[in-house]
Amino acid sequence: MNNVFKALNDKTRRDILELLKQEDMTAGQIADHFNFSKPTISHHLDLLKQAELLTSVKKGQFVFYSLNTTVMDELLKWMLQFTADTLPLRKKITPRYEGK
Amino acid sequence: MNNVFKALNDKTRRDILELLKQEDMTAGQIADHFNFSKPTISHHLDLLKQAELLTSVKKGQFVFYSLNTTVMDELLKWMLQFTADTLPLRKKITPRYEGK
DNA sequence: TATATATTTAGACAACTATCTAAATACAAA
DNA sequence: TTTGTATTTAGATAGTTGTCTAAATATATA
Repeated sequence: MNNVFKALNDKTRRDILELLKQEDMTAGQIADHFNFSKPTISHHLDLLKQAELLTSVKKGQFVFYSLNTTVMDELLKWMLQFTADTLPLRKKITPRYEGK
Repeated sequence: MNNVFKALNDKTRRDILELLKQEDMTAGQIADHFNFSKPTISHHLDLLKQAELLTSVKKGQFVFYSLNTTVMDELLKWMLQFTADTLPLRKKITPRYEGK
């Protein structure tokens, strides 16, 4: 789970995820959308894979990357515990302070 | 939005959020739950505030921190675009490769 | 006022991150 | 086999981050 937050903590990587929403792409096609070197994009793809936000399949010379939605589903679950609908159950113990 | 991902990219800060799910707490009470110095926790609280994941109110010598759920709601919206229910609409263009 | 408590600010430092270029690897095609 | 294309690995570097201690600030109390 740590890896997921780490992977998402970078605008370029989040942009890569948005790109792949549309369609699967090769590493090269992805790199062409950014003004970074290919090794840099390759590194970002690696971090996204470590977080299991992407999967990859090698086909000939090309490596195709695809979104993996299952991790996002987990993240969603984590996040739901903090939403307005879930939280009002908690004790609100901020003391009534009779300020000076 | 960048600040939100940054704030969440640290286990201690995520733990602080979970703590505050139960009840509002002072900076000192929060710090007592961790094996870090108070300045360190103060810094984490600051980052969480910058991301608007927390609000704080000073009462006398004490500073009370509370969860702010509205940002989580936004994050949720961002995340929803990547969930299984939303995504199957996309083109799946991974070519059928007749492997060697 | 003097002292104690709660919290933050400042400054330092080791560890981590994003980026680059150059080189290596893997595969395809001539 | 030689050449070209796609991608990753290695190594370097500047910038960022998490942590600490010491000091500063703000408030409460004796």
